[in-house]
Amino acid sequence: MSRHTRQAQFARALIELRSLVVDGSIPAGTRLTETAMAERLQLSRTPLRQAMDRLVDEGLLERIETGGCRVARFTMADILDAIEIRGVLEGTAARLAAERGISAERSAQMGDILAGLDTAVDPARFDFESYVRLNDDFHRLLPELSGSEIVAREVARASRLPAASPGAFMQGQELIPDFRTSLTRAQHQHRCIFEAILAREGTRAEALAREHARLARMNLEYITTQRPNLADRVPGLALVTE
Amino acid sequence: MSRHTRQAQFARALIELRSLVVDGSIPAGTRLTETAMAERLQLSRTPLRQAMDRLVDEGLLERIETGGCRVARFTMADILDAIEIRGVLEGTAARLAAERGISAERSAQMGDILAGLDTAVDPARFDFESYVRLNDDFHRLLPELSGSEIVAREVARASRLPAASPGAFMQGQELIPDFRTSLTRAQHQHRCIFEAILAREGTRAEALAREHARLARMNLEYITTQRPNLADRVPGLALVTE
DNA sequence: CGCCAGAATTTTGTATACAGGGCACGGCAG
DNA sequence: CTGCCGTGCCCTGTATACAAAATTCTGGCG
Repeated sequence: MSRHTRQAQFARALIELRSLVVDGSIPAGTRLTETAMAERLQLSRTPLRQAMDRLVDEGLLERIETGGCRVARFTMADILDAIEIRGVLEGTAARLAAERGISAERSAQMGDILAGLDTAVDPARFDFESYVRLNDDFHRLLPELSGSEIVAREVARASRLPAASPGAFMQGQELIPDFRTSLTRAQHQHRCIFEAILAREGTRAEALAREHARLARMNLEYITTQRPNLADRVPGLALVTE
Repeated sequence: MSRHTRQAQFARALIELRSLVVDGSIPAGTRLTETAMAERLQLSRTPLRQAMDRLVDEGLLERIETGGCRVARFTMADILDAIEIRGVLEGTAARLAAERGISAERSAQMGDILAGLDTAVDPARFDFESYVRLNDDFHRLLPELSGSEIVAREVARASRLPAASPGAFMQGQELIPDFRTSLTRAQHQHRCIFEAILAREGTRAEALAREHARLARMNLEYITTQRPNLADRVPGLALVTE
């Protein structure tokens, strides 16, 4: 395997190890030995160690005092808290965007995304794929509207917490019928958040963005109570023990 | 240098390199070469690289596309945003603590800290050293009151952003006279936050904690406008350009 | 005199070697 | 039979070796 891109082995280690952890291939609590994992992923310990450090930072692994690390365990409360934090930070980004104002260019970008989402949730030409992609775009652009690198980075970081990302519950076609009305509601919230930002209503923008994140909480509760067999479709949910 | 503690070289690399960066010994924008720095700190590239990765994550260094990294540059706006984020997250911790309630044990702990702070700011027996230490304790305990590992971790992370930590402006004895009234005000806010938590007033607790973080902003503005020659006493402020 | 090409050198990314410490297993004593 | 200790294996942390990429320097050409 040659080095076509910068840090190819490290990138591969990070992606593959993260996959193994979030999809439950390696059960929560398992101790990871560097040598065995390096063997399994066909690379040396150096980039693997780097990847493990990173995953510890992301919260997917936890370090053992004596050395090495193990797959982290989460409670449902942890997931809810992670969603709460993402909501709080997205809310802050929305509030700052409203308070400081946004550029015409970004406003136009956001307008396009929202128009696309309107189409995607239109019952006549409902398009789940598009929705997922555009929803992602929305949540990637929103932090940038704050105009702050620092804020954007922290929102992105919070979105990496297990099962806290805006698209975490958008896997699996099986759930489309269940979520269809939820998506319409979500899109309405998208529009309201953007309007509040344009109207310079900081407090309202913040509250709306927080409430929007609660949709993820509702989806989580819906899945675990109504469709428990689909729970392992949500990345990170495999790590939940109680 | 023997390995008495776990990861001794890495810990040393992290501490020493971070010091060099935050106190301005290595100017913002400087490219760091691993070999030179390893030589300078008298250790091998492996633990040094680990430390650099960590500092990139903390935001003190930034990676160069081509490889390696350089000391990050900050604007004053970045520092203010970092303080804002810390305030928002501390506010969330306070709100959750109020909403969920706290244990008698932690309540007692917090009571002790606040009593100590009352003594420290008492004009009769004013004690700056004690204040700094107890203020630190307050800000370490507050996130834990939320009862959430995840929230506590994210608050701690936000406090590591350059010049955003609660004690960032508590260096340097020279400023004691200037800050004396400010400390009294801060302690009053500490008390109010705790009372709001005990009274289960989540919104008020959140707002107060946010406002409390604004004190750091005021201190920053005071130092830069009134005492610019003391600016380099504040860790991280050396990285601010323009 | 400036600019570009190519070689030398530096620097990173990855692999591997090595040493110290922890943990497990087995033997020995009570 | 059970508990404690010793020994050996394995695992981590650190150092170092090596190759590919990048940067710098130099010499030649326009």
